[in-house]
Amino acid sequence: MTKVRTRFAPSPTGYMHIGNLRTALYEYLVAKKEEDGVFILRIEDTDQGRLVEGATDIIYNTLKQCGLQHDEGPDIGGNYGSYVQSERMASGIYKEYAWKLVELGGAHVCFCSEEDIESQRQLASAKGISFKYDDPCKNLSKEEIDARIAAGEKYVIRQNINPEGTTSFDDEVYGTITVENSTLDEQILLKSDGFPTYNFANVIDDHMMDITHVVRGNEYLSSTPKYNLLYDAFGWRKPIYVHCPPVMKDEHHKLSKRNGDASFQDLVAKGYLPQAIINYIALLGWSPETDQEIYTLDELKKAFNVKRINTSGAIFDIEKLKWMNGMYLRNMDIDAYHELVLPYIKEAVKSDYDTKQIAEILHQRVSILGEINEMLDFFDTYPEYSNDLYINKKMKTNPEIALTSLKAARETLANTEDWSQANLHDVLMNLVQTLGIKNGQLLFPVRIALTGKAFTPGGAIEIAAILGKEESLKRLDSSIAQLEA
RNA sequence: GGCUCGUUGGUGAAGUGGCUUAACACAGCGCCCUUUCACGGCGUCAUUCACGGGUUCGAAUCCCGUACGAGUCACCA
Repeated sequence: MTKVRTRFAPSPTGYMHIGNLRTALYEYLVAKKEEDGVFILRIEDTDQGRLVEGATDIIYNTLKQCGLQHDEGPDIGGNYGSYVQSERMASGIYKEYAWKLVELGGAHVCFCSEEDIESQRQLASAKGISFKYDDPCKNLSKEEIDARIAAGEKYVIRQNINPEGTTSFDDEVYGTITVENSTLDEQILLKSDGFPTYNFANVIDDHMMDITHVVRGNEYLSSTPKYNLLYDAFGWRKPIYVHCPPVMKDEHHKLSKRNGDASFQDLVAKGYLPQAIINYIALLGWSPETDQEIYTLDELKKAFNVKRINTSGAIFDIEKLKWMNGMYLRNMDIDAYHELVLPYIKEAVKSDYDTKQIAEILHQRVSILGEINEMLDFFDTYPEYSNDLYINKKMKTNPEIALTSLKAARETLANTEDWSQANLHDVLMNLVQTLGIKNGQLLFPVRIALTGKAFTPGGAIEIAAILGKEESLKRLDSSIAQLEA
């Protein structure tokens, strides 16, 4: 049994989008499901016009953040280098293989002009008939070809496809797919500038790198027969294909960078955790055998199975990701959580409060780190608020009750020295007893008075403990004055 | 237009001929818990699997057709 080898082959053209990341994930999982599987990173940078500065680093960083560590790649090397397509091209391998294919009868030289073919194509499409180029150069003699090339004429190398019969292949996800050879285009393999086309370079690279499983989007489903014909012409072993359904933005559109749809880094910037994103997208288009939904990468390696990849597109649902992210956040131990949210707390709260205590009140309430700033705004800025906030039917409070409760609380708290949360709890609960009212009739107004907000992370006692005695009393006084006015 | 693929609830989906009067999860709704919001708990949410035929004692599951959707048909990747 040969080792499983998969490859992630992105073009460094900007941010990493979700569909791309999911493909990388599946490629990683297919390899890592096996003990000795190898996951390779290959950079496809032959389209110089589309290159974006720094994009390669984004790819490295994203894989690192997600834990999808590759075993071979431009940055770490390996026995199948180079792992950068432009460098491979410089060595002339594609041209070499293209000519080899001509010798083997799998391709031919073509001198036809691009404009000429294009106009024929336009004509056909105007008439509404399907177009397939029937290349007259196929009949050129070897002598003529040599002479024209020697004369400096531009040429391309085109694949030869026998229009008789059918070609089929077995896809791990979609099953057996068969197409009529007559519908297959004799695609260009080597361009007139000597560069390989993507399709050709892919086949050559995958073969040279011993890729055993090709995992990619299902947009390649219909061109796969052409790839296979190439492998056959060379006499090479074909890889196992795993075509994945698309990740959709809505019913009709794929998630794409063009539409400004969220990229991995956008999500991270908003406060989603890489592990949660990975966990969520694993479930977009694949389902495990059990009901388990929360998976570590290691658990995913064990549970993953290409046979359970779906065939229809899956809509990316940010709501479910949000829930899952919240699960990850809530399941963290408090120290790790504190460390994680510290930058967000520091950003939201400049005053000198205990960040550990703030982290504690946030812990079970935050789904996305980006929400933190707004949740904590009342610490630095005591907002203007309406006395209507004191009206709460369920708590049985209103401004009148609030005024009484606040005055009593203010007096009691003024005499309280031990400002620990535990003691504040005891003191205020005793006060509830003494006053003979419901918990909410005291604590609800106090919380509003301390924060000026209808919704806050944490209740009256927790917030009072964080604010400290001086600030708490100040806010109570201000609220009492507002109620008496 | 040709070819390829797809179609289970608002979303992700389980389901591969009887255990399904369709699991689980998110969202929604309702209730409970509760010092707000959240968290947590409970309940509810497809009599029906795009539609129409057929096979079968029996179909979401097999076959055929129709509709709709997506992908692909570049000297782009």
